[in-house]
Amino acid sequence: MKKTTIHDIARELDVTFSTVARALNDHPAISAATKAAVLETAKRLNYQQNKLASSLRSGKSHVIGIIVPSLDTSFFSSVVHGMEKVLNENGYSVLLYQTGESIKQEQKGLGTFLQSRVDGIISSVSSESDGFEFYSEIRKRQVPLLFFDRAIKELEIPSVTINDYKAGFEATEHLIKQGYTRIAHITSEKNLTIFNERFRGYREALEKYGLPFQENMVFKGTVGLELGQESVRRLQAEHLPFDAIFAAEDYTAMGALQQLLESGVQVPLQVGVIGFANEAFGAFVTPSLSTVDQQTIKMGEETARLFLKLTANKDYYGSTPEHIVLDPFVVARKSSQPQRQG
Amino acid sequence: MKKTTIHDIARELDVTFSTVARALNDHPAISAATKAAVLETAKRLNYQQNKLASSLRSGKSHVIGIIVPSLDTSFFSSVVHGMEKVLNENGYSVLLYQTGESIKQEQKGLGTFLQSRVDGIISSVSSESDGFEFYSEIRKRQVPLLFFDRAIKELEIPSVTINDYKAGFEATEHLIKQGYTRIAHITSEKNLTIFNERFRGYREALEKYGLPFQENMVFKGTVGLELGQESVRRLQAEHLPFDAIFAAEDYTAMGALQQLLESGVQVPLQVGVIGFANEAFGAFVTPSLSTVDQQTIKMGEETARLFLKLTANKDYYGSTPEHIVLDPFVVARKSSQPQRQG
DNA sequence: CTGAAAGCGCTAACAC
DNA sequence: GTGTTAGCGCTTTCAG
Repeated sequence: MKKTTIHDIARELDVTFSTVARALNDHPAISAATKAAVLETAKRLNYQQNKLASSLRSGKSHVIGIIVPSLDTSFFSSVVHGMEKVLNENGYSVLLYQTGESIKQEQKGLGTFLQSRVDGIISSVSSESDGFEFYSEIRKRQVPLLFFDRAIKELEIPSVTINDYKAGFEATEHLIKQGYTRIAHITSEKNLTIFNERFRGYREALEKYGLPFQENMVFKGTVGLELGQESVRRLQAEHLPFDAIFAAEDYTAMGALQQLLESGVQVPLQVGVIGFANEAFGAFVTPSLSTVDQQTIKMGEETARLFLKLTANKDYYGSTPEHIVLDPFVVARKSSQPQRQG
Repeated sequence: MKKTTIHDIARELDVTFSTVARALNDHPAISAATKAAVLETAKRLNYQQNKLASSLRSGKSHVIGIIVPSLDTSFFSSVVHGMEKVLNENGYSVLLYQTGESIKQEQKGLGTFLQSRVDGIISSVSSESDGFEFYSEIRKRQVPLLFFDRAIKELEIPSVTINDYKAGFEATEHLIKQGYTRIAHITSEKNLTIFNERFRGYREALEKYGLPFQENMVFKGTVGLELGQESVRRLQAEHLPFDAIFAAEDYTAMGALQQLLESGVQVPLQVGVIGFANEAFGAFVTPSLSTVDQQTIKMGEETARLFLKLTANKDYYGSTPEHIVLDPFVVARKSSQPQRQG
């Protein structure tokens, strides 16, 4: 069964294919009668426009490429959820690419997007130390590019991020206001701005409230359950006095919480814990885990909307790039509020 | 900056563009020397093949469309994660479409995929009562189609699902073997095979062990925390004797668990609870939540691999459709094991 | 081993 | 209001 084209419709109606094309695109200079006839025939013949041909000719694909480290993370899948929804509502399709935090994959993905002639690229970079040239290449080709969550500051590219500094500051401040004074921090060993900024917020909050910052109260590694557990074990083994933990990621906080409870430490009475990301489990564990919400779906929607807004004017790279910074907020639950526990 | 094409490369090297095309595609009948020259020039001119043109001409887009209800669900995002990974490794790009469980969206997505001339469609249907014709349309057009998790049995389409019947049976059997005898079931009101099958497993397990099935021990609604809470409240209000709950979804189980604990019921001592899906939070709550694992990533990978295998032979719809049924397994944690709690 | 030529299905400028 | 024409950038026979 051969696919039907505008030529088939034209033949049926004894008009030229360009008339059909116009009718299908609701061109003003086509009589209502022909339009109706064309539409009817198109439906009857099960016509489906060939977007490849249309895109090739017009230079617009109505596809936008999204690059994320991994969908197996509630943060990114949630953001992509928000983006796809908004983009879809506005007539765009989404090409998806996961990098697995690998620069190689990231470059491959960008290459594929370029070849597919996407109308734009929305990306959360894998690492910020490397891979500059590839993104500047995108820019040179005038393909609209937008960063979300993780941006490359050195490039003049619009972005939607959250204020990780503020988030780190407020998480730490929250602990301090609850009466905790010896606060450890657990973060990623990767050189990512998001983690660096949370860390900076932590330090400055300590400073603001006159608490000493100690290098040996900071633990770095691959974020996750194990890192949290191990960090607590090290704190205990080294007999470092501490009464609170701010982990830059929820699973890490959970690992710390588990290790604390296992070793008989009372949370939040003896030690307070706060995490980061507002993963679903935090509300359900005992004691419930305080955390910082990143407004993932909103971030996805905002990102998509900014993209749509920017691509609406002609030259995407004409004006200074717009940066939207979302405000995260502390979700105070039991793990960090001793007085709420009685 | 005009995009460079094979004509540009051809001009530079004083050969015809078809020679360039062949060299780029590593055609056997091209001398090593020309190939090298072409490759070098291509790199120098920052050439990126135009896939739109290539796909239009060749009839293969190397894009496959994936339809899911929503990415804001750990189940689907995890499955998509697995699929994208495998497809990507095999040279395919992924077009993503979320339906939000709406048939309209689903049809729109399928339409877009058809227009984009995807090389195949992998879908988890929104609802099984409706929307048949659209999928048979895909089939009529000979576009490879594969269902995962939620399939339409009436259509002769390959699929990858899990054995929900067995899952429901084993979850219930697990509770029975732990000594529970009055087991309530909470499930979706939607007419989806996955839920119907879990329900059937529940009933047959009761029967096998000689326990009575009671209609009033089954609660239906929109799965989620609230449904779980409300179901327990109704059980208590109506003074129905019960000592265990099998919820067909983890958040629902969590809601039930919360309501039980809140009303002073001891879990698992007085009432046992088991959920479904192995969401991340289950391992962390107190008592930890027993559940059924669906092997999401494996499902994604298996789905992608089956697709690749099936598209490898010429006529996708030539032979009887292959159905892969994955075996789920019970993850027994504390919420369903009274003797483990002392 | 390379060239010539046709055409995938559409858009859009130019006619009348 | 509709027809004519020229491509978009590539793949793919058919020649030689």
